[in-house]
Amino acid sequence: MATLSSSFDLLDERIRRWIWSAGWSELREAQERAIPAILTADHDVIVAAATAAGKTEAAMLPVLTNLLKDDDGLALTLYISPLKALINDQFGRLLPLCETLDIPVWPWHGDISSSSKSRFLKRPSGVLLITPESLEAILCNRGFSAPTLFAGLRYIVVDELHAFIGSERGKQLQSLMQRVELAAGARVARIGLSATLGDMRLAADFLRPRAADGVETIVSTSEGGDLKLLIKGYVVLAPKDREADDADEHPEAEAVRSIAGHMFKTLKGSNNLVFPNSRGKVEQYTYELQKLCAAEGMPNEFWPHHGSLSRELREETEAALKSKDRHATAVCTNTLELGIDIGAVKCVVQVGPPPSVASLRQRLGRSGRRPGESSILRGYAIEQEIHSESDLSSLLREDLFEFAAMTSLLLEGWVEPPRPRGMHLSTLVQQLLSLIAQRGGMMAPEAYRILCEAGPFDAVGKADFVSLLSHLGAKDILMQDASGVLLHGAKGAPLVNHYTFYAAFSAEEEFRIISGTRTLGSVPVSSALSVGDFILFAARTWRVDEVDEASKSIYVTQHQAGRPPRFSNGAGMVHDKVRERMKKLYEGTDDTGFLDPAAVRLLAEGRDTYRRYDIGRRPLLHVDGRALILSWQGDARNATIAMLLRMKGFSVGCYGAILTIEQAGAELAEVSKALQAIASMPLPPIEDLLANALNLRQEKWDSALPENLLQRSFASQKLDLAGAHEWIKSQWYT
DNA sequence: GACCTGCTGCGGTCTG
Repeated sequence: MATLSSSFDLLDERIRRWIWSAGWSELREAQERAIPAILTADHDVIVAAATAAGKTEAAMLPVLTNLLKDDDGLALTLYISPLKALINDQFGRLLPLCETLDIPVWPWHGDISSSSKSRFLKRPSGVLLITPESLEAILCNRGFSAPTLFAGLRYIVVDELHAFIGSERGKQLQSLMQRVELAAGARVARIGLSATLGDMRLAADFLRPRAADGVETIVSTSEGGDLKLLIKGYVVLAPKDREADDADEHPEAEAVRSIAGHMFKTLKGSNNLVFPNSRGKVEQYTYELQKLCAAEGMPNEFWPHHGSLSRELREETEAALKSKDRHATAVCTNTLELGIDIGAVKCVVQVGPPPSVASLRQRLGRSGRRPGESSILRGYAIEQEIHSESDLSSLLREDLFEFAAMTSLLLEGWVEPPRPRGMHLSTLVQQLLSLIAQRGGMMAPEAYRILCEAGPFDAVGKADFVSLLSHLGAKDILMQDASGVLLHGAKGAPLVNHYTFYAAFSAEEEFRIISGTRTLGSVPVSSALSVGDFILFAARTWRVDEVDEASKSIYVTQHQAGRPPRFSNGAGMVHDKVRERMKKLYEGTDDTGFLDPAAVRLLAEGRDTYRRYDIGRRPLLHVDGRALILSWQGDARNATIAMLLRMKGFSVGCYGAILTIEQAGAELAEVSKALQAIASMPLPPIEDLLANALNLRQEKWDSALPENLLQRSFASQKLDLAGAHEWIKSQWYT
């Protein structure tokens, strides 16, 4: 094996033999560099590559080599994954190798039998593949044995690190790593497997807060083949222009049909992924594409995949993608964005602008993964036919510009950096309750030290922590015994002792949709279906026959028509840099090189509107009797500008790039005066800014927070006060 | 007009 390198020689002899028998001719570049870095287990490492290829092996081959050096066979590695499906995948891949090495591998999540779990607990060694929620449960319920369980811990490997950063689950994960290390009584090497992010320093700071300098970052430079890219422009009739002659037909049905027709021609006979950005659209496109297959008398090639479909139906789609003897295209939401293995995909289709550049990049990484193949992205930019009542957003062709801006940033290699600061008080409440369960009680100063001073909640000061504790005490969630030990209160104990406690994020209650004996999936309670409704679900149309409130079940039978149910849920936020790039595109003259002729026409129309309204020079303008603000700042800043104006008595709507002053006839002079006043005053305190704001309680334990901490936690995660103020000053400071 | 993810322990009964 002459081509194998010095890194190869560092691996255990049994692993080298396994690699040899698997027929690998060489190690990939990321593996070469990761092996010596990880082998010593004396520092943290991030392995970053755009595609999943070889990342797991890059981490696990040196990890296993290290475990084999252990004489008493008690060494342990934690592998933490965001998805159960990924754990099952990895288990299947690791098992054959680990069996030859006599290293036990333990999958551990909600679907794993308790007998397998108790076998691990008897002899906690080898590789434990686990979700953050299951790890939370272990610490919470087996706190006293945690030091024994983790005594042999050598590594904590976090897969899909980027998927955790910035979210409630990410904060929880950071806290869990800290608590596991404390239980083990030693600093443990943390290994992060990540997509390449623009600023890897932020990922390093996430993996080891306050000591990012010690994290070695290995970014794969061999990013594979080239990228083929085309965005097609599509002009469709505005829904209001259509004859409303078919009550069962969903709005935009015609647009979906015409785009589905084009997709069908370009995608049939190959494997592809289509991302239309919402579950409702997944249903519509899959339905139309399946009808086209049937009309041609060919077997179906189009399958739906989203989070509300039952596990069984999603697995059917995954099996179709993996199958070697037929072609399959999945129409999906970001359920197929993360790393479960779905085989080779020829082309990725993005319908409408993606939620973020990072997401577009991740989606694109799903195609062209075979050597010599290029990644192919086909985009559809959909705009409405202009009519007398078209709004400014349509006239500006806003979606096309957003799509083009994100694409051009992608081509430059830029992706949104994660938003790492933020108080995350909801998750702090969970971690505090869980830590108390783990230790059977806890003194307040120690809890503060573990979670905030030495832990991940370092944006929370001592005074805030104390006021949080006293509020939790007043709400009977916490209590203090005579010696000052913190314990669960009358309201806190049942919270912690329920299985829903372990997840850091909240989820809406749902109804199951059942046809005969088969569960098709679920819809949120808020979407309230009633008997006689016609729905489109799992790419078929149904009539609702019965709604059983008690068992939260909706019974359906096949019907000829229907429209998708409403799945309300928030989406991501557009970054400042994307809006900045949109502005640049409006002011530019070139065709970008990735737009088809129809899209180039839309580009020209948007630029024409931009010039006609003189938007480049005037961020504040009057259109059809309404005052509008176009700041070209991201959603966090726009939301903050809106809040600041609301303080001055305006009611402001925030849709995409455009802020709308809702008061009909509001004079520009009035708005301008208010903005001038904001520019010349210091930033108002958050309690004033959010005094009248509703719906701030969005995260799981927000209801346990006192008002002022809730407001500050919300602002730290969702607003950009300094940035918004800077922008207003740059325009209105005199 | 709008994504995704996850979940214990215990006591009961039945089967090999």
